[in-house]
Amino acid sequence: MSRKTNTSNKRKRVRGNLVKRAAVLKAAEKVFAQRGFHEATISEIATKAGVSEGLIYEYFTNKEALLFSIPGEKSSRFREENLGILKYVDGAANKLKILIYRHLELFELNPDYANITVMILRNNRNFLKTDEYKVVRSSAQLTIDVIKEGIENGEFRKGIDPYTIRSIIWGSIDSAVKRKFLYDKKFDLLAYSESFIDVLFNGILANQDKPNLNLRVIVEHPDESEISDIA
Amino acid sequence: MSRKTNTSNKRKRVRGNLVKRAAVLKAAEKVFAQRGFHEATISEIATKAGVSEGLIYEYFTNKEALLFSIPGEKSSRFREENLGILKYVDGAANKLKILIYRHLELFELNPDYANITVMILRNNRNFLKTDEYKVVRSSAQLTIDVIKEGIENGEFRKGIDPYTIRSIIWGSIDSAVKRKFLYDKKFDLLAYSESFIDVLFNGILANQDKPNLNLRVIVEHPDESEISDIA
Amino acid sequence: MSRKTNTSNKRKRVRGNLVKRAAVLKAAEKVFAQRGFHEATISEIATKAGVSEGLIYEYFTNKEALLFSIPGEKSSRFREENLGILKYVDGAANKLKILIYRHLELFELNPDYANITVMILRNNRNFLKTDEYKVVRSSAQLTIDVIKEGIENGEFRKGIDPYTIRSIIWGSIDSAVKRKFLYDKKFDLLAYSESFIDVLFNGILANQDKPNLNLRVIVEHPDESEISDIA
Amino acid sequence: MSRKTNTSNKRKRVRGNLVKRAAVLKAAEKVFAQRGFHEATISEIATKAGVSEGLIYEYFTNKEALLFSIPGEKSSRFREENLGILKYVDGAANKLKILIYRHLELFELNPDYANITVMILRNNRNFLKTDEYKVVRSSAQLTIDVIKEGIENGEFRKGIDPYTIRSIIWGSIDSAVKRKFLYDKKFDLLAYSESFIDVLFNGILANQDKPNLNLRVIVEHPDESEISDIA
DNA sequence: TATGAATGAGACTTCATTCAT
DNA sequence: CATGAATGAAGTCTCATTCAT
Repeated sequence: MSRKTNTSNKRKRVRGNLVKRAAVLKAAEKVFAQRGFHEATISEIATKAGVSEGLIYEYFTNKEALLFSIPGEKSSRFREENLGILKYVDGAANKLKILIYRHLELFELNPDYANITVMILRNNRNFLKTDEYKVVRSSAQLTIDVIKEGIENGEFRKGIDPYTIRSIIWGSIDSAVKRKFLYDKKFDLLAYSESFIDVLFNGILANQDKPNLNLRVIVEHPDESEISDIA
Repeated sequence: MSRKTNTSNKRKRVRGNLVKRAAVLKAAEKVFAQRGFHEATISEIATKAGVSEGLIYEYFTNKEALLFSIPGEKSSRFREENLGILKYVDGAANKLKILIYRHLELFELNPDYANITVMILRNNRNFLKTDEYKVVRSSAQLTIDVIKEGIENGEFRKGIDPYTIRSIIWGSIDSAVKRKFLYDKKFDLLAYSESFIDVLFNGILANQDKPNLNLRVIVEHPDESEISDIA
Repeated sequence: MSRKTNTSNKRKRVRGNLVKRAAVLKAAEKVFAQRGFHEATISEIATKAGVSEGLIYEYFTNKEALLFSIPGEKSSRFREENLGILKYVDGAANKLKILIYRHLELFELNPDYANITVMILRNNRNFLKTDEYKVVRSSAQLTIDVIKEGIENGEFRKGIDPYTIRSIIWGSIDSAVKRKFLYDKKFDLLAYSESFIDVLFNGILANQDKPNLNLRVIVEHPDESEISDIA
Repeated sequence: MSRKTNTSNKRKRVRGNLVKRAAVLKAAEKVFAQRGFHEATISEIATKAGVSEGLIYEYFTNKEALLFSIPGEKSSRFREENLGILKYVDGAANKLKILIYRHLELFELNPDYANITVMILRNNRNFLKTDEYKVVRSSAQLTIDVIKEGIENGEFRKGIDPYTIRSIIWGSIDSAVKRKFLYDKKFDLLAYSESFIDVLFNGILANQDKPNLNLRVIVEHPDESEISDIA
């Protein structure tokens, strides 16, 4: 960061030319996604935005602040839409499926946004201190709430830890996105959502052991430890 | 100029002082983990290794090559040990559990290595071209093989996609590791492995949709907690 | 790393402050001439130009490009002036004399330029790929054309090879310039031009084979010293 | 030069393994010719010579001293052979032709030597302070002596300046050699010698103007300056 | 004698950031 | 509001030269 001492007594133009500000953000999104944070240059962003380098610093404190501003309203709009949708959905399982689907859809529809989120922001400690990050937090909280709801109403198993679940969900999604970008794969995130949801909801173990289990339990009085091994 | 054009006249210490080379790698691991790739400086690595900056370039082509050399034998030893262990394990489920556990244990025991792997290498396209990466690939292949084995022998459900599973496993682990580093959490990866394996194997859904199970409950009066363990 | 990989995101001041650009070129000319290419440092050039090191790279891609930019308009102006002058000169011999004289005069009047041209650029393969070099080529072609003209109109001997002649001319001039710089001689290039032209035009052999000349000497009793002056 | 302070209290191994010393020189000749002085590395020379880098500094003070040692006995042997040959040759013209031919032959037969001499040493002021350079000087003196001899015995024209002649000869040869190396031309230096000698000896002017000159002088008492213009 | 590991000075180059206009 | 020229800190990397072994 700070090549020069960042005196930080900025004005942070609140009004200003909103159009140009948006152009800068759009250009930045493209360039950061294409090059990564360190490889991206303000110069290229300025050129692509049709704006001078200096002007960028009227709108954003520095390069990192510009990066952090990219998720912006996209994130919060995403969250609000989710809230709106969930109101009309019954059942935690359905809600969770929708959240997952929406998440993947968001990334599928906004590849640059996905790239920046997953490849850059997700590795940046400073982002955690940001206001932008709060939106992410609340989106995450939403997921937690849904999971808890499912546990409480019996849709989901009692023992599971909501935070583990969320970590799995987000981690898996990130992993899929990363694969898509690193390998330049024409990876269909939406298609992925189905098989992912299937595994998340049902696990990978085959069910044939469940009827057997009944039998076995009845006839053989199986040793408990064996069972837990299988599980 | 001539600093750049580097047709062929390199030196590249072939044998050299293995001790110092190791010291450099160790220092690099620490510094890269602490600062990230771009924020780390050769100067700091050299100082920490008790070595001149120049010497680093006797052992490693450049900063990135140094980074890529860090996983080194740790990765391949890890993989070989896994192979050795799996030979004595029966059942794909058991094997997969072990792989997951070992993976998390590796990261728990080697936080710097984990940091570099998850936070840096996982985002670097150039790493994919590396020989080091081949080891990662083969470790990944091992996981795929085990999953396929489980599907074939009926332990795992027929419909699941091995690659989806692996993506979930690695993504979830990465996600956990990331949380640990980003939030400076004293996050116990090993503890996490249990709840993660539970979800991965059994899913999150409660068993109301599995009539067989109900039957069993009726007949045997099984303890609920046990069921949730199994499911 | 990223310092090297320089895919496309350059800035390269197109217009910029022409005054400073010129100052850099002037300083570079002095420093390169004084120290040679490798011994010259950007730092010294920047200081002498009253400019920061960084700014130099706004105007010139790198050190070598800066070097190659020095001949610049001096070379092309020189060539154009030559073309202008030659239009008013009759006879290939006269034209060739003028070209030689002008060449030496150019070097006499611009010692740093001469130094760089003869001592540095003339040994640099990369310079041959330059646009600047094209000007040199066309100046060289001009010489060839004049020589050919002289052969065709009978002023010059039939058998001579224009390229040999040009090679002699340029080589001799370079050699003289080199002597001047290597020995720090107050060598008068213009004075040299006379004796060089004499030899080039008349050769070194005495005129025993040219009876006519003898005749002149006999009839007019010319003062010996005068003759040698003329010759 | 001097990367490190050159304490210069060397032993300069006079005896030592002459074979290895020669191997170093041979390798240096190749590498310097191929890469140029600054682009050549001691490391590559050492490798090519089958010797350690350190050993090179037992034989030669530093990189530049190594460079300066390359001409070595080749130059002095060349000069001595010339002396031997000239003894059996009558006439300064013949002698000069032989010197020119021999010079070009030397370069034709020893391209690396030629390259180093013309492209590197000829631009290096420090070389002038060398003992090796004295051999060059005396070779040059030989040429001067022959030219003077020719002037005195009437073979060459009275007015010509021996130093101008020598400058032309050496400059032209250098120019031819340079062309050969810069353009990678399969330039036949020996063939060049013929046309060069022709021009040097006979000049380029056609002879028809000589009778005219006589006439004009006799009849018109021409103004001296005009004559010199023509000549 | 010979090695080659180690040094370290220093060169080039990049680019975020500022500020005069 | 806007520009973009200018800065300068900082970083990577090279390689001649030394010296302990």
